Amino acid sequence: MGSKICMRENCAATTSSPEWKEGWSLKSGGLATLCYQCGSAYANFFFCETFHQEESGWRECKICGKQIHCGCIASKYMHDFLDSGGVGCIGCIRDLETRLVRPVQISSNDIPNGHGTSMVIGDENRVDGDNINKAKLMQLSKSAEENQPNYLPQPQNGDLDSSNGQIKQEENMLPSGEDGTGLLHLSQQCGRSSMSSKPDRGRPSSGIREMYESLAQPSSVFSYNSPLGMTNSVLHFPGGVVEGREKSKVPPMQQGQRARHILPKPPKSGTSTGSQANKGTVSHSQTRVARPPAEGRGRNQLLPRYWPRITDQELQQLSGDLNSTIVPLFEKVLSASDAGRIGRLVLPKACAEVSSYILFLSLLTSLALSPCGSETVQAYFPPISQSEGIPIRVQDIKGKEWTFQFRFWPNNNSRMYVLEGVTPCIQNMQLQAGDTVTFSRIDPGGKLVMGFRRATNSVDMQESQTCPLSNGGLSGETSFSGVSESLLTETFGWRKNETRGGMTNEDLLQRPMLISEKKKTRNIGSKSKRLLMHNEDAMELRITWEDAQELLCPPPSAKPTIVMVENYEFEEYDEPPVFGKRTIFTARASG
DNA sequence: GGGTTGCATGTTTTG
DNA sequence: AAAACATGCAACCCT
Repeated sequence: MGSKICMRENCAATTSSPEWKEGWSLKSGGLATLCYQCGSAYANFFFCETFHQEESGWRECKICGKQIHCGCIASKYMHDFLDSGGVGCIGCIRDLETRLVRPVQISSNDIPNGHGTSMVIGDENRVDGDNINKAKLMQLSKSAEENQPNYLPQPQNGDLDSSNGQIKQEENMLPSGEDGTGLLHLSQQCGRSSMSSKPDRGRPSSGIREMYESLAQPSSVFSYNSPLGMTNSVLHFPGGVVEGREKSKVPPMQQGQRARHILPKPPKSGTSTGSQANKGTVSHSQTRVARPPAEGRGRNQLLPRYWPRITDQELQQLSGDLNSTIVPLFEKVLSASDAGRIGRLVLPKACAEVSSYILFLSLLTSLALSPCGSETVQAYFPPISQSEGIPIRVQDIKGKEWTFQFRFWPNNNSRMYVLEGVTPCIQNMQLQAGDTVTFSRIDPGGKLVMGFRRATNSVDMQESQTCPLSNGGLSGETSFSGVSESLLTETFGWRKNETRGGMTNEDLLQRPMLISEKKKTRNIGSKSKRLLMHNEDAMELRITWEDAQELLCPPPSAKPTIVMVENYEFEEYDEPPVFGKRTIFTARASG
């Protein structure tokens, strides 16, 4: 470590770096050695923005408008030249090419005012123009230059509103390089767009970019208190066509990230959804992009729905404020049983287990298998061989430490991994089914980061719940409290004989409350339906304690006995209360 | 009697 | 079809 020198020009950090990272490929073979700071910027795709933002060589992707730095080794593989001139993000180019390769038609019935042509979507629901072919790709890039945005259906033409035209966000991010890292890298870079602080970069006046932008409004978004704004211009089309299966059935919040791609119900007046939209707390400029995990086996195998969706700016800010790097690992939408009273959070297998294939690869490449080494093939949790598993300690936003039992049990010929004892933590964070927990790691140190995001539709109601948590967080957390990617975890500091069950000292005090709440969180719904209550529906059922009290009226005839408890007056009735809403009497002027 | 644990089973998703 | 996952449920444990 001591003899290394950072290969970023003008950096040349030597022994000062706590950790060394790998950068770009060198002509001489191998990878560039970067100090921690530079390596982190490279790994998180803001190398150019960070280190030579003011240098010349920035150009605009003709397709998405993202600023690309063309004069730098770090961005060398991140752009390509268009036949018609100009440059494009590799991600954009590949994406368009991909759609040419896999067109599938859907009925024109699906597209009101579809001009008699069928919308062409990818076989995985990509939105495309009218039978785009290779020639049109050429035109496409031309049109971008000429600002003629008509090769892809516009929302107003194809009525490509929220009921049509969705693209799987993940698809755009899928790696297509041999090792799955090439495009992955590039796609993320593409998704970074205006992370650059230069405000007017990456803003093509019109053209294809507008089309994408017009389509890229999130169908369902998470709200962030954070005022941070950023643009991810990655080509995704949330809010559009729901994929075939989803068109006919829209299981609320059930299928992980998919739920977010599903067209939300029309906002009810006064509901959070509507107000959310009005507030614009999450705009296009804060589009959440699924990131393949930056490293580890998840990069190769983790299902896209578990890809963390922290925004670049959140990442950058977190990394900066904490003077460290946050490596998003995975996230999971809580199922009813995850959030239920059993206190078992089912972990995606790919996050918990190193497959034999990966092991094989790691052997081939002589990589050591290490529980938390950042440069190795790894699962996000330490390998366990005993069903009882091991306790792992987690620290939350308040510095509170939780201990979960990471364990598994046999399931068919496989294993099912769970974190046990999460109930106190979940309750502490006031999470419920449909909310998302995120796991990241903080480097250096390899600490796990566990955060959460609340589901969209209950944001308004939950804001009040969130505030105490957010505001009570670490000072560094406050500015991005709503980001919620913020449980800094003391990972893998497991202790063998620690009590299982995610209890902290504070929780021992809270325990009576937790126990009583357990009954409230009992799972509802039958197995056959497996419905997680849609948050919006749930809102209709949720009432505050005050609301509930309003519904309870003393029997009209009963007279209360006044009881003083700690200087508070309580009315005691012999009769049971009457259930009903308080009556409001009104009188007209006429009487 | 109620809670917990360990596993089984049904459903959904993926390839 | 296989794998992954959500949840049901019986056996056991605790109060």
